[in-house]
Amino acid sequence: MKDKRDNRDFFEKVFAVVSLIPYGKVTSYGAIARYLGSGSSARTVGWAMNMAHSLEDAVPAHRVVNRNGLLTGKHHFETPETMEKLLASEGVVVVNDAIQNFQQHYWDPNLSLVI
DNA sequence: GCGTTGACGAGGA
DNA sequence: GTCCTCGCCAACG
Repeated sequence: MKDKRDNRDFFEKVFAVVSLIPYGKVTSYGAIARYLGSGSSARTVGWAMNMAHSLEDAVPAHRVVNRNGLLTGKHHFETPETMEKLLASEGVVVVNDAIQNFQQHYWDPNLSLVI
């Protein structure tokens, strides 16, 4: 059913899911990977975000953090404070690069979306 | 074509 | 609870 192009689908899906993250919500790389059916390929999700810089699509990567709620990828933004600033703008409290009440802002595509 | 790296996660000790 | 190891997929040298 699916050809080798399936691999590329993974990338496109990542951007799609990230773009679907509601305002003021965050999710984890693993959650996205799991939603795509890869589960353990969380690293590839991060890699996709890296490629997102090359794309002109507005990918709210600042809403994607690791499972610890740490802004691990903030350094990949224009400035390290961009990510924190954007999250703060959306009502997400970030202290020491860590999201406070992470679970409260956590948004799981598997629970909110339907495949 | 091979080896290493990378914005991660889960499991085992 | 922490620390270490493996897996996963794509890009880069």
